Amino acid sequence: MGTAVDPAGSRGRIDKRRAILDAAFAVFAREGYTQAGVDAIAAEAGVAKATVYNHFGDKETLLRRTIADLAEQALEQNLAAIERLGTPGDDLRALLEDVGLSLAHCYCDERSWTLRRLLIAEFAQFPDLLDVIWGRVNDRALDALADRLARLALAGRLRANDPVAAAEQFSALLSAPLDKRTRLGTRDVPEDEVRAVVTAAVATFLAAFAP
Amino acid sequence: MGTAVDPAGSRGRIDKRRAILDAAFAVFAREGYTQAGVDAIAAEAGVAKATVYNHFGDKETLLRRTIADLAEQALEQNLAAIERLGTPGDDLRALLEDVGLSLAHCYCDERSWTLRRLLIAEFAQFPDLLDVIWGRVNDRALDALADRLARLALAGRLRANDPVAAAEQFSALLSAPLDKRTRLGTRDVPEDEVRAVVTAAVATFLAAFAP
Amino acid sequence: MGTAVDPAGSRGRIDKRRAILDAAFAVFAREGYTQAGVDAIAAEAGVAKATVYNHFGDKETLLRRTIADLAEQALEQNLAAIERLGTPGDDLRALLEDVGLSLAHCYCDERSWTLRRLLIAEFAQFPDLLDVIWGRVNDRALDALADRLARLALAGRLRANDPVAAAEQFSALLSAPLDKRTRLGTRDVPEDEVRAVVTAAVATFLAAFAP
Amino acid sequence: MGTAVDPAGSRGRIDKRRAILDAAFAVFAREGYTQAGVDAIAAEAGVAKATVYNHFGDKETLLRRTIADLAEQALEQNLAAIERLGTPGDDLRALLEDVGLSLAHCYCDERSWTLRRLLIAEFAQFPDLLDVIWGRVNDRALDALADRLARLALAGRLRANDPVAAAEQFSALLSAPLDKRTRLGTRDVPEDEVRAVVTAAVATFLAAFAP
DNA sequence: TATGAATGAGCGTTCATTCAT
DNA sequence: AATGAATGAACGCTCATTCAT
Repeated sequence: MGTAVDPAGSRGRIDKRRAILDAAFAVFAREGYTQAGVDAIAAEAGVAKATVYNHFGDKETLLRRTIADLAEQALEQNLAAIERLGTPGDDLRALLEDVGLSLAHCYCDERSWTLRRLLIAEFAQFPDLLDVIWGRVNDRALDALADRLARLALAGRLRANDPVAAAEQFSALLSAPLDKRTRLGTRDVPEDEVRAVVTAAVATFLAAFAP
Repeated sequence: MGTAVDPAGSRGRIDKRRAILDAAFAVFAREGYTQAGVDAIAAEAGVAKATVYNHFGDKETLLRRTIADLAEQALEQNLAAIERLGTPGDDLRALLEDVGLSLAHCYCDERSWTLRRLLIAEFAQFPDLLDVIWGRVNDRALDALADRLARLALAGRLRANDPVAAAEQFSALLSAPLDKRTRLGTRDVPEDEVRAVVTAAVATFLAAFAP
Repeated sequence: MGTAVDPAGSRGRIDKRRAILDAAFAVFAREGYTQAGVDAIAAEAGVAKATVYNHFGDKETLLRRTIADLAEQALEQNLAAIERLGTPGDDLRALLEDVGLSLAHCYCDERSWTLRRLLIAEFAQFPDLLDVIWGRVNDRALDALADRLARLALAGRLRANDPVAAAEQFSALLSAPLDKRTRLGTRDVPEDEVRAVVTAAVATFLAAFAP
Repeated sequence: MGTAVDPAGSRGRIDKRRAILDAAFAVFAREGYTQAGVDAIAAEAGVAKATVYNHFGDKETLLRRTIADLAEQALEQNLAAIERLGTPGDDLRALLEDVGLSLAHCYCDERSWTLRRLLIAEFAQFPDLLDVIWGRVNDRALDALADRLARLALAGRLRANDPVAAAEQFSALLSAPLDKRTRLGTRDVPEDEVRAVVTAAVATFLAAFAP
């Protein structure tokens, strides 16, 4: 039974759906939700405007699916980076810097910035997005980080009575300086600078939480 | 007798301008720039739509003036708080916590959040806003903070070879946790919690930079 | 039977386009270009305002297409009348009167007057209309007339060394008196009066150009 | 009693009124009535917009006064030219050519063209203008011309049983070719060409009406 | 009288959405 | 399932006109 059957059959549908989601991401990222026209999204996806409506019903739903898409990917990447804290070697500083660098890259990713921009710009119109998305991504990633830090504390590698607060500060020392350095995601920052931010963040973090 | 003259003359102009700016702030904050209608702004200001255009020319200019207004106030408040670092007493920790609390209040202020929201939401459409506003506010406040920290270092009260980095981290330890706690400014945070964030921030900061 | 198929399919587009053009003619004629509202045109055509924009893009384009439409029809009618000068019989005066009467009717036609009114009223705003339309219609009709007169001269039926000048004067003797009689197209002129103008024009023309 | 009194007194009022009328002519000529803004007229006149309303009440009245102004001047010039037919010398052709040239210049005058453009463009909105102005100018000028031609006929210098028709045709042979040559007043025509038109008009006229 | 400010009605245009094919 | 055409509700902006000084 050859898998090559179905030339442009139900595969084409899925491809169109994917194309629309990608186009929506691109256009929303470029122009923002309100400014983006469904026309433009359809054009970028290479389909008719009505097809967008056949697949997603209305513009708001399209935004929600796009954001959910972005959030899922962002969470996945964050969790993958944080997980590595579960297998610490001898050099804790090096490990924290390694994980910190990964998190910094997650944070600076274009999709990650688009996600935050869309959320911040539109939560006045769709307040539930904040709870659903921010809760499912930021909070869960922070939770995972706190979990790992708690284990390290138990193992005597850190001195953190409040692992949630520690996670919060670790994250803060990474994200806020990157906000400034990337001018809210509008320009690329050379890798050296990212590394410097990470090194400084880990240094301060360890000064406060090393046993 | 005497002061009651000019019950609406020549003050009326200024008052209307002020009313429009305030209304613009309110409506932009509530609905975002693109979604906000000039109709709604005029209504909220209690003037005719055309009056808005007489004063500001077009919607974009109104946004720019509104943002400039917010930025000016935000900068002023931040600088006032930071200035207090110039007269340190014996208890550095207490001083840092005091200033940190003021900065936290600045950061949590509704106008401050609106400013950031508008910038983040609209910089795709008006890229220069980032440089003009973000540069004039965030960077200058950070500079002022770095200046004060440098003096403290010279006075032997801190150990900060790189005062800019120290300022960046002090600010990061305040703002990022508040982002999370206020859910991007969408809910009030009890004063205790703010204090806790400040205390933790100062603790970590001093752990890293106390001499 | 069989022709009743497609009661609104693919003809509907063309019909709507036609309806909009006709409505535009009517409203432009009634109110002039600037005064005419696209609302009114859409209403007169029985379509939504946006449909007008789907078909013509903007109001200016709608004016241009309307004018081009009128010009094409006017040129066609004029050329048809002039062509008859190519097959002269014995009675040249009768032929000239016949053709002159046709030209007079062309000139007095409502669409013809609207065309001139729109051109004269709007060429300040759209200067190219004069060249494009006036050139393609008036000049070509005058050329055709001059051609015919030249042939008649060659055949010895007229004495016209300068057929262009002769055509110009023939046309002048028709149009200018009709301008006055119809008060610039604002009132109908009884057929007798038109005939009188034509007779007088031909008389003067022949007095000057009969061999 | 010195006339030099009243420095900028009631004299200034009159000057402002004149300035507004001149500005109205200029702006109406340039942009047409509907398109012209009262703002623009006030600016061109160097007065405040409200001053225009103080003097003329509304835009329509301003148009009427402007048109009446133009019409009066046009009539005066036409009558002055026609009057010269009252004192014919020996050479009738030369006299007709001389008067014809004057009339041609009247016809080609910028103010004359503006008058016709405004009338043609706006008579749909203000139908009475046609009767009031066209009647008072064109008809009276044509009447005066017919009068002179009638006298010439009585004196045996012309053969015109119907002087009105003769006047109509004389005028037609001048105006219609000039319409074409000046492209409806949009370009200057060299004096030679005007003379050629006049010469040809007089030639045809005399061919038809010389005794 | 002359003005600067304010206004309300209206206009050209866009856009999310629906319908018939 | 996919499309092209059509729609109605807004929206940003303008303009003739009025009012208070």
